[in-house]
Amino acid sequence: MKKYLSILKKTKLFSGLSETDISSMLSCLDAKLFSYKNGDYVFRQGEHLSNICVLVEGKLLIQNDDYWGNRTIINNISIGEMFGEAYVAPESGALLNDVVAVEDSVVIFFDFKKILTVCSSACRFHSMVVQNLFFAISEKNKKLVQKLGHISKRSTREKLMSYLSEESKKQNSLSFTIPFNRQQLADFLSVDRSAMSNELCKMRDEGLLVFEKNQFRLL
Amino acid sequence: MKKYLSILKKTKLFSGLSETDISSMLSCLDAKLFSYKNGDYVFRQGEHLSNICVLVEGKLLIQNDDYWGNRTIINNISIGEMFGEAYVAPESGALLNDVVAVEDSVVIFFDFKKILTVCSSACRFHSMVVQNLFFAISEKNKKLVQKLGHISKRSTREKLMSYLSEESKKQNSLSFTIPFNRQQLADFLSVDRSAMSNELCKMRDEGLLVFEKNQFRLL
DNA sequence: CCTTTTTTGTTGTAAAAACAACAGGCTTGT
DNA sequence: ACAAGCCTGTTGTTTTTACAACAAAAAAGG
Repeated sequence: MKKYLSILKKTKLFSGLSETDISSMLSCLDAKLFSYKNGDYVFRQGEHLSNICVLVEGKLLIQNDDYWGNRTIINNISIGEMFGEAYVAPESGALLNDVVAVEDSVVIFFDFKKILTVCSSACRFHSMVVQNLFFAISEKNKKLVQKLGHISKRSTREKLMSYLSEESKKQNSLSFTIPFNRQQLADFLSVDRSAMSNELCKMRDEGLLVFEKNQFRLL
Repeated sequence: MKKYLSILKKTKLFSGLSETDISSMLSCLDAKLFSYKNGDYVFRQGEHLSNICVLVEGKLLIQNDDYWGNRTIINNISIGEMFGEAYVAPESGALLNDVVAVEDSVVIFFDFKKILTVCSSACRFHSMVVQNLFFAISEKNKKLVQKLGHISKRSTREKLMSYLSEESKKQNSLSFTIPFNRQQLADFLSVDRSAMSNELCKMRDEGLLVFEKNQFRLL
């Protein structure tokens, strides 16, 4: 476990804590380490989770197979990322996706009850972890709501307007840089790249905005 | 504040606690009550939040105006619902939406720091609230991810397959009831009702499934 | 029981998006 | 400097969706 302290230190969960702090908390949080070979399932659809997990080595895929056999990649988890936190609530039911290792991987499990219930020995940094966890999940929440706001628009143009407006608000300026290239933006908005590129140029020609590469300005 | 104890008791935040328990915690959580007239803004775009809010009377709308003036209803908040919890993280930045009262409304604000930091006087039920808060937000998170999974599919048919598969998994049976009528389902999946209805019937004719009203069976 | 309203399915048309294929420009690495 | 590989824009075609309008069935209300 010691081996991965430097990685844990960089995670959102332990943000602001030193390696020594983290080390002293591991037992208090009932941390357990599991290894997986490339191709192994970390979790299977139908399982019930009661752990918050952090990937410290390798790479995972969260994927979903529907009844007719269509497979979708929901997300890929890189080193330092947390997962499973959305499934620990008792009413949350069984996991609906599979989590698969696509490289030899190592995951650390934390008992979420232990995290939430500040221990009687009152380890100093425990409440910090609670806050970190809360911030992380609430941040995720915010991002999801925003993305949903864009994607649920009917037309490509509306999706673009929604996204670009928001980016402009976030950066508090009509000129702003987006963190995507065209293909990534199209994927994010769930549209075809070329169609989106086309629409973007139409919007430019209509005088709604100007752009150059990933630098945009609303007019 | 007393007046609203019966409502607070039914919220997710205070689930499992009695009115007396809640009453004894209110000061510890630094609860504050605010009233709004129909049309008043509870929050405006650009503000920074540090409270978790619960609506105890009236009705609110979370709405978003983009740069070009298009207004979107993001959500409507009914009595007993919690909001604002996605914006309390320090890095979360300014609120990007407006929250408006569409009836005369009353909102109770809780200091999120007070919630997360279990008080030294160690009120017995505090850690229960922390857990409730965490469950509520993680549940929201889960729902958002799932919805996003459906909506981000390109075609109406794929959206339907994704949604129906999941509902089947959730209810652990190929026969299941959905909690929507056609219009609601179309809104949820962000497609046109008649087009969706059409697609649904095509799928039935192709032998993928059968349905009657909101009862479905996958084949 | 009858009327009214709501929900659902159906059809045709117009609009939009996906898709495919390609060209020019910009990067990167040798 | 050159070649190879990406990224972006552009165009034409095909497929899909939205939209509008309507009919039938079901539900609600008196």
